Amino acid sequence: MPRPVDTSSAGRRRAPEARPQQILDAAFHEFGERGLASTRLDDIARRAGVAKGTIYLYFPNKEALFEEMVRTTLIEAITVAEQAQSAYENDSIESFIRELAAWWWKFLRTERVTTIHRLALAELHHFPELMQFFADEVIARGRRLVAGIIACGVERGEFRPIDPQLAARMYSAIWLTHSTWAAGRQFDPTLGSDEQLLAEMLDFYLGAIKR
Amino acid sequence: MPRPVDTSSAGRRRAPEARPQQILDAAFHEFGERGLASTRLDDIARRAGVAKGTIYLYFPNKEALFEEMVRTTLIEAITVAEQAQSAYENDSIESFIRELAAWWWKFLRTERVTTIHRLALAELHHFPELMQFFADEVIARGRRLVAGIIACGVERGEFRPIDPQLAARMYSAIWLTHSTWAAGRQFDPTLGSDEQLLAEMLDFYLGAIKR
Amino acid sequence: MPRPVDTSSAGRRRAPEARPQQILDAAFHEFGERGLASTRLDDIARRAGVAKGTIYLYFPNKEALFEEMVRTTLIEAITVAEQAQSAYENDSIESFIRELAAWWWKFLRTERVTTIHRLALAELHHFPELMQFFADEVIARGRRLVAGIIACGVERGEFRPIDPQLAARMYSAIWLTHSTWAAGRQFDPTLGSDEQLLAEMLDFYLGAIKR
Amino acid sequence: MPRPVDTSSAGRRRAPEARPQQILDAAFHEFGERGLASTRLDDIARRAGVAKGTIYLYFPNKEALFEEMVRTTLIEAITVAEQAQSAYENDSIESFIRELAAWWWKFLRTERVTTIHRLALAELHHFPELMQFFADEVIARGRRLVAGIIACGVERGEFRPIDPQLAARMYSAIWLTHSTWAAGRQFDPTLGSDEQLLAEMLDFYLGAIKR
DNA sequence: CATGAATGAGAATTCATTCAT
DNA sequence: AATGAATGAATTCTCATTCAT
Repeated sequence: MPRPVDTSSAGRRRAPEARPQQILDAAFHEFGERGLASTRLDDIARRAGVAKGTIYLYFPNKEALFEEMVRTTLIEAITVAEQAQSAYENDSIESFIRELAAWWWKFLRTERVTTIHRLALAELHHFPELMQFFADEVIARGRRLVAGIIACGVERGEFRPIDPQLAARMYSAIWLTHSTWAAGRQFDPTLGSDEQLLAEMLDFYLGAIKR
Repeated sequence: MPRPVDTSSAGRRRAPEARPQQILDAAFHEFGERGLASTRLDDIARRAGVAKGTIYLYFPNKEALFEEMVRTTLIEAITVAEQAQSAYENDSIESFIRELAAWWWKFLRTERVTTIHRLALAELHHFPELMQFFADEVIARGRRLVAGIIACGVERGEFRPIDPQLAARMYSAIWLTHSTWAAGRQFDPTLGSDEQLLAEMLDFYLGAIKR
Repeated sequence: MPRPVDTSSAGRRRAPEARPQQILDAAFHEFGERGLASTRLDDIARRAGVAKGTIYLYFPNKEALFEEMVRTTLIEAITVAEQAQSAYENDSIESFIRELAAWWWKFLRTERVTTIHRLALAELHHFPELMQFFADEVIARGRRLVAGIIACGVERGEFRPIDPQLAARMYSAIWLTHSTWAAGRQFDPTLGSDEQLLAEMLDFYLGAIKR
Repeated sequence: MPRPVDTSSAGRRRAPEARPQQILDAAFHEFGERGLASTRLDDIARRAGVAKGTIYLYFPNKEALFEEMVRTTLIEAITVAEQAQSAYENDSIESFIRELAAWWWKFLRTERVTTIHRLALAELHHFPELMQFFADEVIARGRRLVAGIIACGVERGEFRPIDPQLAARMYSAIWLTHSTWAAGRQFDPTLGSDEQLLAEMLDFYLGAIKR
């Protein structure tokens, strides 16, 4: 039986309702830095400023913590996608795509998304439902959004008669990969700035689908 | 003429010079299945048909084993790239790109490469020199090869005046991403067969660069 | 006239003076099911319908709770013994022993006593004063009672001149062991019903001491 | 990944085939002293003079260790019973019972058996198959042996026509309980020496079954 | 009185690494 | 060269106990 401990310092009960988020934030940081397997709960606890046991009050185990962390971030991604969709204005399709692409690119280059992207690539593999969730709610949804826009452009005669699904896939492929590369710029000095990359991608992509 | 050696069975003490490769093969299998952290040296030893201690005769530790495993696979990738380059024939550039793309796509869809790709995405992060090696010897080199071909096509007037480096990057982005997706087809049932995907990629890509 | 209080439901804040008993009852149930070490205070609290901290208002720690629980049950045992003693009537000694034995047997087969017996055997070891208390106030006292009766029977010439202390010990040995066995009847299908067992014990025991 | 450790001292590989028994002996001691739940594997390892991990080379977990320990002791008990049976000589039944009882009593008063007896009473509960094993191979078997002897005595007219099974049960009850009590003599100073107790039990028991 | 969130010492279990044989 | 028994640091998860509210 554990012996009583002096816990008089370190004020307890600071904003208890913030605890889960506090822990998730810490987890985000640590997982992002070391990956799932090498991150110790101790580290997360220390960074969150809580005791190790506290984590278990809110998450049944390490993996659940990871899952929740990913889930909330993915949900943020969906939210952004939806806002982008609803911001749709009646302009030329090309200019809309440019706008959307810029938005999306900025989002992808966010630290949080960079982290989650790497984690997802690395570990989502071991979490089939999360993977499915990601595939359905983020990838498919985003693709549907882009496909809708492309279809519209094709209809209007702005773009050549390309399969919108295919075009959407190419869009994802280009943007996602460049995001990864941009995150590891140190390893590839030939890469231009984020703005340049965006311009290049837009150029290439629009060139491929415009009439 | 040297006789081929049977390394398939866990034959003891036969062909001692094959030991390292035997171990690497086993490591490949196990790492590919469980990732770096969750793979136990015991498993690798068992699969390689050697004792755990034997691994340490050839590799100083688990990570070195992983590094070596990745390194040899990457070198295989380079070799393939070089063969592709040397297979260069005096045909139309488009047809050469089609040929190269098919070759490359087939290689990417190889189990070994699928595995290494996933591992690389997941863990290369922790091995900066490996990452650099990968960036320099595989990515850059492959890109140079493609860029050279594109430049040639531009020169000949087959392609529009696009930056060859950029075009090469797009090429990689599209092929690599599709390879990842194709490996997780279960999560995205809208994806066509490998052949269809290849055709679609070629269509899109050539459409973007052809005059 | 005081109104009875409903403590069956987990009613909050009602009948605060019943709190300790409420907790002890819960402890009884949980300790009986899982033993001392594997019972979590959380479980006891939940079953008692109080918060975990509340337990500490009444008991300084888990072991004290266990002690108190055992103590009260043992005291109940003493009380029963005393009632038996005071119920002493001027009949034949044999018939009195039969009556007492039946009473005692019924008490031993009680769930509460079965539980306490198992717990005592298992853990009393670690609580020397409890063990002493048990030895003095239950075993010795019960033995004295039986010895007195036997002595009386010997005096009257009903029984053969046996050492009353010894006879009392044999009495305890037989009844206690059979109680344990009866509690684990599943493991010994040759055992008869409780009534049969009682009859057999009485037969054997009286046969051993009667003239 | 754990760091390498200096293990140059503390000679490894001392009599490797003795390891399991060495560990079991240590487990015996520690479990006997503290019970299953409160015994730490660390303690067992320390007492066995091996590292904690070594235990896991031979036993999958703590409970398996306990089981094996109990099992081997119970098997020892069976062996003793069998030897007793085979030592059966053609003398008077009473003298044989006296001999057997003495033997059995000595065995029961053994430290190893005292320990196992307490443990069994305390924890066997949580190990149904062990309990069944105990019931079948020790209790039932011993009982059968005794019952056979009693039956023989009844046949010969040495004993009164008592049910041999019942008599065997009473025999067990008396001997086992007295063994427990003798082990806790400190709590009951009225108890005589082991020899006295044996004589008393024999007296009482034979008095109950003799003609 | 009562609560229950927070604590952190512990304990079981794992596994990379060593080294006597 | 090869073995595999042995090691023990490291890590996850548990739960008795405390204390601010």
